[in-house]
Amino acid sequence: MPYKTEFLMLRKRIMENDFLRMNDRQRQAVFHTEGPLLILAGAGSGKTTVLVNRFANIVKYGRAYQSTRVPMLSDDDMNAMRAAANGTASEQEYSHAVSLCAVDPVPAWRILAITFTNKAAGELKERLSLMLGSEQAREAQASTFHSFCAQILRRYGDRLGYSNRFTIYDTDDSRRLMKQCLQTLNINERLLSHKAALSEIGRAKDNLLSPDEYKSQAGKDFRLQQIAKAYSLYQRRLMEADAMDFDDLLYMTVRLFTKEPDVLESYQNRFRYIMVDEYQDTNHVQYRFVKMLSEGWGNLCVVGDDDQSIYKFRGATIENILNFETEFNNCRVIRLEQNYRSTQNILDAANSVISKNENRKGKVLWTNNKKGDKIQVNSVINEEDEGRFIADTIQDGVAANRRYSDFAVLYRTNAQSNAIERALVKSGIPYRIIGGHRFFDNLEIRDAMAYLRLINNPGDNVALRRIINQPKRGIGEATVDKAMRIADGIGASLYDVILNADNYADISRASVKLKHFTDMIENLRKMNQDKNVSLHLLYTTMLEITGYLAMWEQAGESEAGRVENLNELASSIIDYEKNSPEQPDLAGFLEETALMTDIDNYDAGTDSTVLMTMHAAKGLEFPVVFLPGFEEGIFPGMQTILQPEELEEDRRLCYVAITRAKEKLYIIHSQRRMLYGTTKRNLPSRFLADIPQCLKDIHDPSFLSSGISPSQYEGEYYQIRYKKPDRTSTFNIRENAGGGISAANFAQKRSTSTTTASHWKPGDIVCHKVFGNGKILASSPMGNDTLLEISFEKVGTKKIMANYAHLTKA
DNA sequence: AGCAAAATGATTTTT
DNA sequence: TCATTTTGCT
Repeated sequence: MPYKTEFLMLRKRIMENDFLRMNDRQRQAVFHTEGPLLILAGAGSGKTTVLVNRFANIVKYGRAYQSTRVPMLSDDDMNAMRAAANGTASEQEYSHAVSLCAVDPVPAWRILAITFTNKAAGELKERLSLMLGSEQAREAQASTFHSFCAQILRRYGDRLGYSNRFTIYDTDDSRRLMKQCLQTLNINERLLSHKAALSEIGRAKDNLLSPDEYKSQAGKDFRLQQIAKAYSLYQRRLMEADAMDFDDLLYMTVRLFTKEPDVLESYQNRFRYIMVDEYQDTNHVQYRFVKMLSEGWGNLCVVGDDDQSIYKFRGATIENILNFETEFNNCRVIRLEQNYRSTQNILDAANSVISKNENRKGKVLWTNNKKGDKIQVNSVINEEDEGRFIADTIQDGVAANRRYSDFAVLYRTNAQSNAIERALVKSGIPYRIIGGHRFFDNLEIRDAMAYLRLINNPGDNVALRRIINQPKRGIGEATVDKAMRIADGIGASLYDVILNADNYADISRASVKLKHFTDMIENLRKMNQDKNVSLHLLYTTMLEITGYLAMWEQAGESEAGRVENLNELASSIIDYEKNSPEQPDLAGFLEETALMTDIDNYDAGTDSTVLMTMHAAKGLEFPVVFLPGFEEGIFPGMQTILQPEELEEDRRLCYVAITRAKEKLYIIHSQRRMLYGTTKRNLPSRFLADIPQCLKDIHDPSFLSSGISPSQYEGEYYQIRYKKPDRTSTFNIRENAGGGISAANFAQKRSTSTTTASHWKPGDIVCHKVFGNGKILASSPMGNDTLLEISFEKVGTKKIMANYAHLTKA
């Protein structure tokens, strides 16, 4: 045999031996390193294992498996190869053989692995460090979309007009800011809720539309025009506050890449291989981001499962994964369909449910595991009965040698947890609820964080407004609103305005109080500059001198938890100081917490049953799973029943839920259920009917769950049941009685105010509420508004936005 | 400015 | 039903 052929053969054998624990398909995915690759990884098919091994393969062997390149070889070399292939090599020989095999191996820092959660990124790093050693793993760029983008923007954000210490606004901050914007714009929340505005703006950012682009797309549609105005103001205020919201992190990064090709190029060059986890959950910007980055080397590997796409409501588009093959030429597709988790019966049930969906790639899971028990379907009388059934079953299981932690209860909505919790408490079953509200969402923690954010970035208006009167300092909303208007007028931050409150007639009445507040903050800011002051000292001092801690301490026994939480935050600051890889500072701490969630610290260690939503359970597995609330109107939910696309999403969610179970699955539906104060009677879920009879073991005193044909779920029966007019009509009455401005009225109001704005001309003498009389020197249109330069009699020349200054002709 | 009473409106939520 | 937000009043 010519040595070249033998070498190639030996190389394959050595590499394959190195990844023996995987099945054929998994190994194909590991070795296919060049070009675009789509891995369709079914539930429980060892996706993370593949990702980690693929990473290791690239570091160790590079593109060797797909290459026919052969190095110059001596006899000693060939002997080492043979020994390595036969498993008889010494350690030295083996590593020599590996180095002969490798073709362009790549250091870990040239590989990018993107996940959605910190938890997934952490897991990946952990498993990489087991495989490659901690040094290599530390270098690896394994991060979430958001943290990776934040990293890029901290470096190059100045090119978009942000500082390198910009603040990251979370959803709550965004909501507050949007509310303020709508108020400024005089947009009634009834006509455009802050929620609707934000979700529309989120969609705009997802489509890479700037406020101006959005505006020109809006055309004459009144509502869209309102949204365009809100978008442009919202974005302006974010920029003035040196802040970005979650969507901005991606949107701005893609804009940066477009605007500054050298930046894009440097990242393209760096990352020779890119892997994206949970690709079915990506949205449009994320797709663009990944596509741009991968255009350098073209080595993009995405892993996902179209059947587990359950985050459409957050902007995920299943099309990204469905169209991957057509978007990326010469794409290789590998399906991982062998499941290592569940029994055959559970998989069959999952397969039969998901097969009812139209919009999917198609995949059939199989397993070598045994058939196992049938799916147990239980009908109960009400939610109390449901809880009792779960509790009893867990106790029976524990009596038969199961652990509490073997059981999980997965529900559709958080509201369902109450009844179950009560039952578990009654039976003395230890349990934990995952999700719900997070530590960092607690009011007192958010307040404390707002103080820290303000110290870090005094331009952070949202933080400032949050705590300026917390504890009560006699600074009311009216004062803050006035100050905000002044700030808008002169293009300064709210903080700057109250810092010089004396200078503004409108708020001078409160100037002593405001001065007291800013003095406090200024002192804290000085402390923060001082390198000898540790972060936790800054924090505890802040709690002291602001009186924030004292406020809760005086609030009595019922608020003791808040004081505890504030102390807990101190320990997490100390934790950060201990573990921070760099010099710990305030900005670093805020960065870390902004992108952190504490669903991350679910540990399977303690022996308690877990309760969580089906969404939160994605990626987890449990020996025994309960799925309560399998009823029409709950799951699928009322809103989804009439929308085919939504229904498909709920069906995918059902698939995710079923495939969490390893051994035993209980599905429960209740005849009656108390929801939002009224008792409803719901039919069993159509998803139950999707599971073939032969897989079900039905425990049902009545006839209801024993196989209803899908046709019975459509039509009038439901119209009557769910569209009963009581609530709807009262809602209408309420709205009419509410005294809101009619759409026509509202339109008129707006248009008059905007037209007057443009009427101001240089030379006009005007009166400003704050600054008094003055003469307009110049006027220039800016966005939707007009920038006026006015020479005031009392305060000199100021630049003012016409729409926000309440000017009158003098 | 600050409080109590009344109204409102409710999936899911990786960042 | 229940938590949050707006309102109406002092």
